[in-house]
Amino acid sequence: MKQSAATLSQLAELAKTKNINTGLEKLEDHVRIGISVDCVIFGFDENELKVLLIKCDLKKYLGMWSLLGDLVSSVEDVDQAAYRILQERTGMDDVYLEQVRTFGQVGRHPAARVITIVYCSLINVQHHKLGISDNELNWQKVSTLKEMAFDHKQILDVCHAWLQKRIQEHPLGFSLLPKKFSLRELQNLYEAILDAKLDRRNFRKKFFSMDLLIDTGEYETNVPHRPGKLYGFNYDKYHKKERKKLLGIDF
Amino acid sequence: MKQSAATLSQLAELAKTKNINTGLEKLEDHVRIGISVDCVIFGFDENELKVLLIKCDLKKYLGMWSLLGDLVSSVEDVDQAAYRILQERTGMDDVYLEQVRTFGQVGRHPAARVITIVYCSLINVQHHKLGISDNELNWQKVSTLKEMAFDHKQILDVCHAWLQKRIQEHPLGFSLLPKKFSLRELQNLYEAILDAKLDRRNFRKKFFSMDLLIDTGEYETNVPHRPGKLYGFNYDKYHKKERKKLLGIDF
DNA sequence: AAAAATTAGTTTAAATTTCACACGAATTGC
DNA sequence: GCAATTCGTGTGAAATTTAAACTAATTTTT
Repeated sequence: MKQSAATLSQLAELAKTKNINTGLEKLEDHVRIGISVDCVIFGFDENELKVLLIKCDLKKYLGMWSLLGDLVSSVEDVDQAAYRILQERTGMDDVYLEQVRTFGQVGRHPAARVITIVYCSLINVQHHKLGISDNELNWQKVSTLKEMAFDHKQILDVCHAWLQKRIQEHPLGFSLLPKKFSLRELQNLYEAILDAKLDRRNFRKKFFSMDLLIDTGEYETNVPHRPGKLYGFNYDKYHKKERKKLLGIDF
Repeated sequence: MKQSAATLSQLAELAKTKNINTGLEKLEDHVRIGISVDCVIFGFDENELKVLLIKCDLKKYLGMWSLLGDLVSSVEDVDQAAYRILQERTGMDDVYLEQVRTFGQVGRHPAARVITIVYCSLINVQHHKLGISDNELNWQKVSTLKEMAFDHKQILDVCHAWLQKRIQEHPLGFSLLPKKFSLRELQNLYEAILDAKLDRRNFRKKFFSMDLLIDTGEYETNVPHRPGKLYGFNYDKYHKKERKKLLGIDF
């Protein structure tokens, strides 16, 4: 499971040494491209946006943080490969996952030509803690990450920007929170992702007017101040709501 | 140049019969994935949104319309491959091109496992006419296209939706128009892409307020009505304009 | 038990943006 | 010169966004 990087190196060396000869130039050439999937798995903890990473064991990037990825098998859909990685690494099912972009520069992997298809996932960190615990896996703060293996920092930046935009158009944020959450938590989440302060009253009004929150009747406990109401997210209502928006030409 | 589909079939058959044996299960498996790039090239002509297509010569989809694509070579960036296809097919340089999504379902190509990375391009149809003329190549109306080869209709739909959204956030439309254009033409373009009527005065106000149009001082000629002013697009200004927009949470 | 600190939650007013809408001017074709 | 067509412009109503002041609930401190 943790082999993906190693396998990739093997793959590259093998391809070089064996020099697979098929008699068909194009095939030989073509065959040397590896396809992988990388997952940028976001979480939200301690009021910070985090991303699930693993230490790289490839010499060149030894010890640096790397996204979770693997090669795509010839008999699995790319979407499925992404989902497989997500499940293997988090032990979680039924999570948000969406393709973001493919990175295909020639030199991006030092050992072989590898094109990678990148997915973003948003998960609830608490649920993950109950799942598999692998001490190579780690949640890292997005805001302070500097260097990463391969082109993974660039990929992370693209995904973060993607998330910032996406979360303002679709209520994805709920995937990052517990089933029941206070409005304060929701706002903290938005502020962490967008890296900006939002007005509490307007934020509140906005979300109530969307009518996607379910009042659970419960309240926060063990908070050193007036407890806020806990809400759930109305997935049904959201899915039924067609996107009727139109025509806001808006550069 | 037109060989891509045929080569792909050959590739598949060869891979099956030769059963390349490397001694490494994963490599053997992996080797069977082909990588292609497909370009959805949009144009605007006769007040209709069009897309540049080619007749498919693969048995299964014989005569059906297909996007322009080719295999990615192991020594070229994916972005470069897309650009190469665009140049080979249109003879044009310096055109708008952007990656949209990767399609990686197992059964999407009948002859082999092929993952395709899809790009959108917007070009000026007039310029293209002056370039290469290939009578297999054809501009087709996006609005009336029904069936296409492979999963290309699905891909086109995704790209059309992508364009509709993108054009409301960024002034891409100008790539589809001549260097000098009237506001009427610009509005017709938006209406064609969005498939909606827009208010002329508000449209006009919107674009002037963005301050991205250059008044050329020239006017339309040979129109059977009062001629409109011709404008150019201020690319410099657009590129300098950072996207300062923020915080319109807006599902 | 009273005071201080902290956050929840509500209402209102101002500023801005969006949207619908009508009429005189320029040109061509007849 | 008259009909047909499109160009070009301004205004007010409605909706949305933004900013802001106050009360309420709870915990901690004194």
